[in-house]
Amino acid sequence: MSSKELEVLEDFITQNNLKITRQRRSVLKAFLDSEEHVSAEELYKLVTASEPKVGLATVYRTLALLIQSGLASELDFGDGQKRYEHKYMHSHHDHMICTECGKIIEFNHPLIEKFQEEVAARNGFTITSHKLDMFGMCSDCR
Amino acid sequence: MSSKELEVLEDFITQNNLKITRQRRSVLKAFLDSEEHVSAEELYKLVTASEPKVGLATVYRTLALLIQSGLASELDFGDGQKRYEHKYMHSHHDHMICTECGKIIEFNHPLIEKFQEEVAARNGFTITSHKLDMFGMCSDCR
DNA sequence: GTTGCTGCAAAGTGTTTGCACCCTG
DNA sequence: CAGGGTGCAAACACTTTGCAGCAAC
Repeated sequence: MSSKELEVLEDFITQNNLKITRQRRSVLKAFLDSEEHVSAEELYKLVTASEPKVGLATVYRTLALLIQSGLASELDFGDGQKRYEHKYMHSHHDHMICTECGKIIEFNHPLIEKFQEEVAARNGFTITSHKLDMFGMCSDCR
Repeated sequence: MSSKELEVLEDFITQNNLKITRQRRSVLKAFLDSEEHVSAEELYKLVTASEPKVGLATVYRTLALLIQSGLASELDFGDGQKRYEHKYMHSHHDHMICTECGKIIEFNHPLIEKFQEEVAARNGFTITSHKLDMFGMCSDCR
């Protein structure tokens, strides 16, 4: 493993006087190998599959690091647990969540973004981030 | 108090063999008097201001009833607690959340909705609900 | 050898549930 | 007076934190 992402993480770590450890590499690796939109628990299972002694707390702590270093971002679909998605080299998009099978389709519609800016401007509001989630049924479940 | 909402709640209650109690009326009243987007804790404080003995559990249980009866809907801005908004006679809208002062501006843009449908259709996805939250700074905080 | 990192368990947060008593219909 | 409703406290699910030992630099 010698990905671009590992470099980003190592840069962030060294720039902040932190340390590169086996656990951090493991969590990053599992995160990169994972589906988009993993939960902490899922990631924990993935990590412990190859590194049984890693604790759940370390997964959470490393996820925080990934978020700070810009490699991951936090999602909340309102189901009681946070999810994490790849952010590096992965541009902004929104989500369609199938409430039947859990499948998540990502999409981006430039005009929707444009009209968002427009509404915001009309209200004197400056957008720093947004999220659009659509819930429903995917083609397989209909 | 003899609002339309009370009627809706009483209809729902009687149609389901449930009972109208002083606590339920209190929670509904506090909910109707509250700001949009109350959290359970906030609502609990409002209720106990006039009815000190009401428990937090009752607030949660009554909120569930309000949701089932169509008077309230649940929101999640990803800050770790759920919020509840008035739904009766209050049509669909999205939110701009000021991350500085917490102010919430509601808006609705028909074209955004239209393009959402369009993207969904293009992916064979049937939308049952959606939410669009924009985070940033309101005019007062800029 | 410092200083930060880890695993573990304990503490926290927001929400839900079990239970004995209470009250509505 | 029967059955649901309530307050209280305990249980929950997810996440964070304190601490003593451990490992990276």
